[in-house]
Amino acid sequence: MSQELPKIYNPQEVQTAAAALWDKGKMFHVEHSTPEGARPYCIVIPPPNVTAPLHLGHALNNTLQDILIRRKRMQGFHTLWMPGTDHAGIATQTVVDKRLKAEGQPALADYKQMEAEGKGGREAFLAKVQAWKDEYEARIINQLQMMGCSCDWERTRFTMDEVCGRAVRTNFFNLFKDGLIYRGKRLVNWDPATQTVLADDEVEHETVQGHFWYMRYPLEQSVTVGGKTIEFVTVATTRPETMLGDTAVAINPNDPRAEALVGKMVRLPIVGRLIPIVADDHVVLPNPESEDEKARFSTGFLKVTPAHDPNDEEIGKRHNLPFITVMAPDGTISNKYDWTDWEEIRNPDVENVIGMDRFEAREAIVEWFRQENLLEEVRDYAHEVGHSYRSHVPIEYYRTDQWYIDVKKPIPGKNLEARSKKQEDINQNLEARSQKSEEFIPGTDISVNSLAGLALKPLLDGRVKFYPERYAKTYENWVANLRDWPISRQLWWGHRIPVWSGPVEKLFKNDKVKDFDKSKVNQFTSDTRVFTIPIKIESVLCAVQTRSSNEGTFAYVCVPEGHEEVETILENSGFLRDTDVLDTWFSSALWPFSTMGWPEEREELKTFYPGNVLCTAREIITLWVSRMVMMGQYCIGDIPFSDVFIHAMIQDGEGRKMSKSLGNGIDPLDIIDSHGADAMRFTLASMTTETQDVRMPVETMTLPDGRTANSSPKFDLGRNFCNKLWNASRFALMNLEGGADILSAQRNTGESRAGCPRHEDAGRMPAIQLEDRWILSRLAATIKLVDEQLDAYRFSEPMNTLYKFFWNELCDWYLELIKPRMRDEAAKGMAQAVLRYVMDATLRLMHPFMPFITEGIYQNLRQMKKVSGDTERMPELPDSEALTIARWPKATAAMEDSKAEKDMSLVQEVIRAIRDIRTRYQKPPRESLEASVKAPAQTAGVLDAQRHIIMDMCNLNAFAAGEGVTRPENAAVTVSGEMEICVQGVVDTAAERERLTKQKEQIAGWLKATQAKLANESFVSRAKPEVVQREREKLGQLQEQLTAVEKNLSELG
RNA sequence: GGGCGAUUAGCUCAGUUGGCUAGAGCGCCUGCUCGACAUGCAGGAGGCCACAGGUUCAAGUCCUGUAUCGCCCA
Repeated sequence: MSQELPKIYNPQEVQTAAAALWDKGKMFHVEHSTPEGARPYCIVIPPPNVTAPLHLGHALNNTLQDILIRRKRMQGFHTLWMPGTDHAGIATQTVVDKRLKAEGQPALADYKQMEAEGKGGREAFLAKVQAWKDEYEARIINQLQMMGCSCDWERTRFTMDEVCGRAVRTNFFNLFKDGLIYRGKRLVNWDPATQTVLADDEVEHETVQGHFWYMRYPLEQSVTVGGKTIEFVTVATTRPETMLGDTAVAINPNDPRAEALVGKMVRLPIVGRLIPIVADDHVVLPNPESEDEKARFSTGFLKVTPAHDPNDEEIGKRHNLPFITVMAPDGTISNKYDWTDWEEIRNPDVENVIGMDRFEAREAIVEWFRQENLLEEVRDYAHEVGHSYRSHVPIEYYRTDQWYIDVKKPIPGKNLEARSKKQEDINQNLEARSQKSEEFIPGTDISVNSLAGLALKPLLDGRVKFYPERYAKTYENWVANLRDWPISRQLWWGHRIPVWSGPVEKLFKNDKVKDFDKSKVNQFTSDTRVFTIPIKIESVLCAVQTRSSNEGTFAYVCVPEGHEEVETILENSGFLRDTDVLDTWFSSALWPFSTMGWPEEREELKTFYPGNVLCTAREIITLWVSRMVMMGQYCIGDIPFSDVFIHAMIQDGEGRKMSKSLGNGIDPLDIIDSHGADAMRFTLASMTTETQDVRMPVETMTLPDGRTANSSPKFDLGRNFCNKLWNASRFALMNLEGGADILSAQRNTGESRAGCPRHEDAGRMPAIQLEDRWILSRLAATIKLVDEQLDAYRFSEPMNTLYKFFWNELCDWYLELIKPRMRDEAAKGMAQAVLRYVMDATLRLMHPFMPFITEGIYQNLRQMKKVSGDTERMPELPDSEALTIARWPKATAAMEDSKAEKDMSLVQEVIRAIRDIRTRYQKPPRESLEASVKAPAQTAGVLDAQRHIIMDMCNLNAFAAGEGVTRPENAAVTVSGEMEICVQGVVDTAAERERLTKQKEQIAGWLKATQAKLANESFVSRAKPEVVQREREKLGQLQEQLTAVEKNLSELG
């Protein structure tokens, strides 16, 4: 193998080679059980949706996880990063439907038609989605690998695969059996575009510029209030089309008109329905002067549409009003869904709007009111409207039957562990439930033993910690205000609900059904709650809930996983399986353990559950984090992770979300093509501070293959760093034993540098030098910092630490300082030993952040002969076949050397001062100069010992340091600390005077401030003693400096 | 309406529990092609820390209020 690195850093080559090495050695794979002495460390990936390829936010998310994982692996933990993808029900179904439409192929609507005709449309459509999933899953896994993610690929899961499916079905059954799942008819958030229910947190609130329409509803009989005759009441609404379903008009009981009007009837326009005026506190009293916008816009009368508005639903319940649904699931006006009085009221006007889309109907109805002179006013009104987070259309409030999880009900049976182990005896279960837990979490209405309680308690106990801490509040607030969670979705892509329903009599009559306690059958008409009844079908324990209606009592039978024979029995007796699927989050909630085979008690589950950290974005805290904690506790009896790290959201340069529609998204693969994966990771990690948004200015770039794509100048930071790392490593490799020693071959032929220490005995290791001790000490400090910072999930800080150490210390100083030694065969031994050691340790420290390039370099470095220069200062770093499984470096006390750091900073100060003077007086770098330093004996001694360095770094032909050094004629001088640094042969007196005067003023300013501070009695008495002491020392130094500057100034004449 | 956050150099951002003269990268200015690197080297300029009060010996940092912007929740 050639030891010289290619001159040009080629990320693609390095990435391919490193990935092949890791893959060949299966280095990311771990066995189920933990080896002796190792502790497990586990992260479960937030599964990306198979809807689309990964974007930059994913790149950030997964880079951070990989950093954590790779470091722990190097630290010797038994480390698992579990990968996988999420089926993302509504999102994926929508996207596939769109693609089919765009391609002119039969789309969802056509398949629904097929299904209705009994032609297997559901299966045919699901095949299309499955094909999409296969394609995108492969793309996503590939993207993760391209980014360098060190997941255990053999364990890759999918939320709808067999293993995860078993977990979903088991959990559904358990919840159902425990009476925590029920069927209820409620007003839900309805997405008319995708035609499914949405949970509260799937609804996005957006401000919409809309209107308030003021519509007159004539009174059946006019009323006189305070001498005025009232013929009609005026209601204001933002959604006029819902008036078709109005079943009352409400007025606040404190309204002066209430007494005369409550109980009177109104003739609803268009529809002709006779509806009452009711008194309800919810109605806002009108007040044109009010601060409250609602009062300003209010007429005092509120139209009440119980079936289409959540507030009206409450009013409807309070006043026992009819619920009239006037829309179809697609948002068109329809008389086919619970329009209960249709036959009584039907007339040409109302028939006219049937079939119209809701927005079309809105216009038609407003126009009707205008024609009839019943439209009093239209006012502009900006208000928040809920939109579907998938289809982005405004949601409707719609009354449907859905499955819910009861999140606040105390869970029967306290022994949560038992639940996951085997099916309990349900009778015992019922008994346990009757002993209701009265224990509430303080300050809430949440039972400790409810699902919400299970989610909240670990946070309050400190078992779950958020980083940054402030996000705990988001979580807490959300859980505390949690409402029952609707889990059914009117979709096809997802886990189909394992419930079969049919008339309860059919169960009674079926001789395969045993142990059915008929007395528990529910007479309720809106919910299936009350009792979950255990039954046996062919000796398989099932659970039944029932609900009554006009048409009789229906039974809902939940069948546990793995009993198709029972499903067949039910279907043969006329029971139908629920056509809906479960909310995606229902399966995502189980992800931390469904991936590990739960409910099976697998070895991996024992080893890796609970995991250590969840790494995600803040929009997911409510949707997902809380539900994982909830279900982890419910199913296994333990939290799924102890730490939650929430990272920033990436926005474009203007602070907008990156999105396809804005065209401001950045594709991680484009960045990997243009800058390399390591550069991308470096930039992303260095942007990760505790802030909640990061901005990334987007620019168009041309890729190597000629395509144009979005990029950001921010990635140049990472690319430049990689380039620097590559080239510094080239330098190191060229100069190490066994390397292509080009420098010494050419240079070591004759001249020896002035002042460079010679080492007579070539056979022995030359003595360690100041710069060696210094860089090792700096390395120790760097290791300590990186460890501290990463332990606290502060990702940008170690990047900064490593950047500074590597570029500003190792490259800018150490490499430059050892160049002369490398040209000297006799002197180079120690420099080589130290250089190799520091490079090795640095690569290890950088590896979690930039895995490919460090691995590529390490594979070359490990070919270099190892020399033990100083075993105390350089504790062994064992060789490894790959950096990815190499040991993480440790800082030892012997590496630390504060004397070396102090001395080195003196040397650096002198070098900087001389360079500064050289530049100011425009002396070209080639021109050799003479310099001297006046300093106290000890300092001068240090400088004198390092004169070879100073002369080399500043291109000097003479250098002297001492107590008695005087400023030579025509010398420029800089006062720095206790040193006066002179460079000779600089003649511009005027410029020198100007410069010194400026310095004098500056020092005088600082001096004055310091004096003022120390003159302040309360500062001296109240500030911490060490602070005061520091100020005193500073005062002395400044005084000396001022004297020195003044003296030099006066000497200029 | 409630909550969270942001506001620091031309741009993008650091700045831990208050404590030396507020930092970095990019950009800008000056000079450098000597065998690691011009994706580089050496040096430099550039800041009323959004605004107004307060606490303190001491405030970019803590408190109150205002303004602008963003996000989350109802």
